[in-house]
Amino acid sequence: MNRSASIDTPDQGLGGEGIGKESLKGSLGFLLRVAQLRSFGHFFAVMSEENVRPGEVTVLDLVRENPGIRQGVVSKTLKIKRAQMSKMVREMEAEGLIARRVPREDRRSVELRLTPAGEARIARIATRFPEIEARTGKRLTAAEARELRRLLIKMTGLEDKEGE
Amino acid sequence: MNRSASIDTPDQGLGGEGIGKESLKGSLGFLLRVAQLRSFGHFFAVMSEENVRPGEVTVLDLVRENPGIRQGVVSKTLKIKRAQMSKMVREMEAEGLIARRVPREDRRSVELRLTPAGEARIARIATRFPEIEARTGKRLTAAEARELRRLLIKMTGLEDKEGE
DNA sequence: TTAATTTTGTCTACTAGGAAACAAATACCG
DNA sequence: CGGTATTTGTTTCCTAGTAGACAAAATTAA
Repeated sequence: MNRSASIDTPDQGLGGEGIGKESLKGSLGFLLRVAQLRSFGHFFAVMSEENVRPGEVTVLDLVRENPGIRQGVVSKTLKIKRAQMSKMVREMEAEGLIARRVPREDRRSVELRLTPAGEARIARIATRFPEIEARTGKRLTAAEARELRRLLIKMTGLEDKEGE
Repeated sequence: MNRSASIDTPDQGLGGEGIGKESLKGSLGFLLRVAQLRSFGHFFAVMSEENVRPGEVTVLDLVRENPGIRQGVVSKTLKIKRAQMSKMVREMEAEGLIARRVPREDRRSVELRLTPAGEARIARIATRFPEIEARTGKRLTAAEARELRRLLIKMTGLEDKEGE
């Protein structure tokens, strides 16, 4: 096990699980992290059942809603860096879920569209979105969930500008 | 550049940045993700200035507040998996920031304490926490920030049980 | 006590994601 | 027009984090 720590006499090291005061622990940033992890946990669990990767699903969903969307716009919208998006799109193309097309009017860019297989997959998975949403907000009343959504939108400034 | 996509005629692919309707994009999960990314961005920016890694800082902060805390408790509290915590602690010990000690009464576990160097580092960095917190909540009124905190705590169930 | 189970931490892959350097195409500016 | 700057996507390398198997110690059951 390769434990190099010293073995020593006790020392009132809190035996139980109790935690003392807080500082970062009570910060908004930490709470957001915990909330996001919990929410993602639900999402991930369902996507595992469906044998798909979470990231793929968000891309499929956005491309479905916006056929021909440029790859960079997907990237900005979903807050995924271009490098990562590039990899994902390559894999999804290889899986036959997505089609890339370089438009004549701007040959740097790439337009994305779903293949029929992609359409089928996202359609199947999308039926489970409400379930995930419900699980995420299950401890809140409807009014509270609405207020939480409003505060998050305000906090992030998402109302004003779409892309960063 | 190795572009294998077909080059073809236009096709009303939305040239602008505009996005259509929403589905996952308006979900609570996505909003939480965006909010968390923004918050983490502030945290990360400051930690970069201070030349420390964000993960380390959260551990230092928690150990400072709870000297002798067991590694697994840190892990549960910060929602970091044990494997990752194991690596972080090893590195932080190598950096001389943290001391590990195996208590006699449970020789599986490891108690963590800060070294003087660790104390010094977290003390310096902690002075910047309020700044980060302020930046995270800068678009909200004080009342809204308080309400957001309340809703996140309720949503995650953090009030009841510390662990899990 | 002995045997099975659980807890605790570690190790070895593997995945997701980010940063920086790059190339190609386009936009801007003189 | 010609040259510079910007945008867009890709590639390579690196870090953070996860999953799963494992070992050792402690706990529970028989």
